Amino acid sequence: MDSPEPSKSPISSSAAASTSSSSPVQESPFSNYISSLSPIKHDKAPLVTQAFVGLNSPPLVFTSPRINTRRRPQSSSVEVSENGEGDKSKTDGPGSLERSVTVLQQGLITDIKEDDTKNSVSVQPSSSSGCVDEYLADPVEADCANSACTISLKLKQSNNVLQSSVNGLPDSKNLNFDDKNDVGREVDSTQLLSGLSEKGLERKLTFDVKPLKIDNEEHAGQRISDECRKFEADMFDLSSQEKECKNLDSQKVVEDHGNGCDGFLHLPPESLQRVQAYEGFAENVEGDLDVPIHNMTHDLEASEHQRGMSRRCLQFGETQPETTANCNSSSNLANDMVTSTSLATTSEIEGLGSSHVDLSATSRKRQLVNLSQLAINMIPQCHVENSSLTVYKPSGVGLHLNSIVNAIPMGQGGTVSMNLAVDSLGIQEIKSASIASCQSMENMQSQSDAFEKVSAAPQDGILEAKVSMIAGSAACESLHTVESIECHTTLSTKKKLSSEDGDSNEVFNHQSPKKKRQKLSNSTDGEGCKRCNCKKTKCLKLYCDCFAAGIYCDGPCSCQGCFNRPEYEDTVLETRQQIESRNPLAFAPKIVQPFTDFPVNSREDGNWKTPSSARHKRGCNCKRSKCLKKYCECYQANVGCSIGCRCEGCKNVYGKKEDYCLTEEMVSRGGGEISESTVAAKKDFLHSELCDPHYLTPPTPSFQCSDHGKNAPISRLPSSRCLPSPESDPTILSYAKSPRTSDSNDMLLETSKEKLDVGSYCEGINYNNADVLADECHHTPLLNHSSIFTGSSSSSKARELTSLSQFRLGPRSGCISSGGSLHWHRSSFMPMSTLDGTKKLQGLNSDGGLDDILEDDTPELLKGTSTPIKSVKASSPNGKRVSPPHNLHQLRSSSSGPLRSGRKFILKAVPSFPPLTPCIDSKGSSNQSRSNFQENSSND
DNA sequence: GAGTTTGAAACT
DNA sequence: CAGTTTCAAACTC
Repeated sequence: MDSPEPSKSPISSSAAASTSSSSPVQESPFSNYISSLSPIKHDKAPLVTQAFVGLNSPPLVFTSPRINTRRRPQSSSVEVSENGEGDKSKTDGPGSLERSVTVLQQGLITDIKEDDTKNSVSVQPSSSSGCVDEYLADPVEADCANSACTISLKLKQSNNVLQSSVNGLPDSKNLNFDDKNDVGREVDSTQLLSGLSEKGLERKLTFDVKPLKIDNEEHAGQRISDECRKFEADMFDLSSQEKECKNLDSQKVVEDHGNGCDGFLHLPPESLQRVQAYEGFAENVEGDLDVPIHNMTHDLEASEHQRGMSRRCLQFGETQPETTANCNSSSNLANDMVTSTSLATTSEIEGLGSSHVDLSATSRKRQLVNLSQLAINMIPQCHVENSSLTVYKPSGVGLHLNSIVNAIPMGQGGTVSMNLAVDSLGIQEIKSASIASCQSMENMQSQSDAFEKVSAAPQDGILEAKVSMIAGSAACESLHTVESIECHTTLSTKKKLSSEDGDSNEVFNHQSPKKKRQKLSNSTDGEGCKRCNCKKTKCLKLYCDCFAAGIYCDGPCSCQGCFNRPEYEDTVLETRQQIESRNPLAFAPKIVQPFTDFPVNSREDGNWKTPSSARHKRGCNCKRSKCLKKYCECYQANVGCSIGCRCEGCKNVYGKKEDYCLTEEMVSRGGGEISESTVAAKKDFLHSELCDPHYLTPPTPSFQCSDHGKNAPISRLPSSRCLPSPESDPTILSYAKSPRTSDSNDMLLETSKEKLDVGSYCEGINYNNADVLADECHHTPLLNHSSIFTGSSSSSKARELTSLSQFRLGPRSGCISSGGSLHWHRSSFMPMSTLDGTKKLQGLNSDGGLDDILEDDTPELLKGTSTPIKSVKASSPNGKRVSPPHNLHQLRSSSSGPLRSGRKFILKAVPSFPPLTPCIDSKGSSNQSRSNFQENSSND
């Protein structure tokens, strides 16, 4: 593991095993392209892009990426070899390109035929495994290219506009569209379908060649742009088109390099659906949420099962998709190449600036698209004929949400996810997906899996709404999230930037660590990308942030002897598997869901960000930094310390452990086990405030939103979090305690992530409330989920799980439990996006606040939870201060199953709890207590 | 830029 | 499981 063999990947030689190696490759004009090809670089730079597809899902993450055996063994190996040289060949001249093209075409044609036939039939040819793998493989980077391909295919299948192309309008829209989407492959497929092989071939050639040409020339870009434009005019909005175009271009490039044929061929059947969805999504993003969304949702739902399968494969997914397309042998490299190439091509093209229409401009759109895709992927596939088998590629953002999340402003991502989740379970999944996009794809995958069971077929309307929500949110808010996504897809953008100078990777690598750090910090802050500086671990251990985040090292990294590169995918996967075998949660997001974007809650200074409900999975162990420096993982993640933390003298600005514990204690006590006067008082207080009959309902986002600024200090209050505080939730604890398999853990993590996402989302706003809500929410629905988690776990793991489960439970429970959950998401989401949270907060703060929240989207459950949350928050702050943290733990342990309900009830009951804690004291009323709470926290 | 500090990860 | 070592990031000078 530690010393992966550079020789593994054929590419490796070219790619240069170590970081240094990258430079040589880059030198050639293709070097950039190649470098771009490597998903890793891109990913990192862009944030998400590099993320290992599977990484996010802790459990699945390393699942060995499966190559799609089902199709084309041929291309991959050839492609790979070609790829290495392909770039050069491309640069060298059209001749080489033509060769590659022809080869690709051949492969494509054959493949396409099959695919096409399948597609035409509308039956998804892609078998579960193969298809899934493919989709999975695509995850992030692949998403762009693959998405395009898939999209085109889907379009064909869908009979929609695309059909026209099939019918005999190869060139016009269809062809153009295909070209754009899939670049060469799709076109081929379409041609095959339509019987226009020649034209298609030509186009393919043109497209395929383009990438190459693009490198050398701008003409290709122009062509593409032209086609894209046409396509846009015909089919979709510019944004969607542009995205597609980019994707197509990238794909083309990829194909050229690595015989993208396989990838294309594989993708088609399902891809078409996706394409539709994608398109629809894109449209939605722009403002229209239409039919396509429904399809997508259905497809997504249908694919969920597959997804579960695929996720694992995906984990490193980025490569997988391509690999699936490609043959197994060199598939990995080829995949990487393809993905990277696609990205690179896009970037390059953009850098050329000429051709691609608005690639840069489209980046956002793309991001949105990616998000949408992710969401789609996330969406359970309920229906669908087409999608029956279709596996949605996991958006593949391999990056762990943690890294991404951190980087991405929580609010944005969170909002998006929230929106998705709002509608229904299916929606929830979507949310999770969206969230995942923000956080990590893995989470989303896990969520989707978890939700598969639930997989209530999302209503079309709901789905649409979700989609629209997502799109809108993404567009409006989640630029950052989009950016993160872009990182995957639009490495090109970064590359563009970098390309200008040369290879960004090299540049970054050469940069001094400090500079890099600064950049990284900047990037992380803004984008979430991380760069490492590993010297001894070869970036194959968790010491490496990149590796830990599930992303490949890229340009910004200054690591030495890095094996965390696409070229060494196998090694990376193996290493990951090993690590996961030891700790299934090793790659799980460390942070459940931090919301950083919330309006800065400045306590006093205003510097404080609102403490997100998110918490560190394992907690920190700080002893000297007092959790006030980045040494502290909690602090670094902008999340408050929690019970899981073993820190000493915690002064975490985002939330002190003590506060958290107190809040949890409050909750747990409320649960009934711990019947302390304080708890009772709190419960009463909560009760009075919330008045909610529905504790179950997750905390309404509104609360969170509203409270953010103020709550930030409160953030600690775990209760308020979406996540049910582990302590508070006996169920959670039980789960954690209960033995669980690694898989279960993963599942939990994923689910928790989802929940967390949701919760965090809420939390971001009002973590405090969120916690409470989560607890409540979890009580009902969560329990079921928890059962899933059942498994043995070490204490530490259990802790993590519990924490995770808590987070998840909160949101999820809401979702699962009923529409309410969805509503909850929705509400939460809405506030986030709209910033209505402040209003809600106000309302919450005020007695009427609860009502407002309830009025929001939150359905019954939500309302109930929301209110409790409020109360909780108010109480929690007080409670925190009042009760020592250690008590909380005890309470947790003490509290048992009944706690859930108990908590909720307790919370309700606790109206104004007597001033157990000084915080509470300041203001007797719940509202006051809230405000006080915040203030108190600030005081802390 | 070099060196120190810090805490997580890995190892025993 | 606990203690120690290793590691890389964060921080300081």
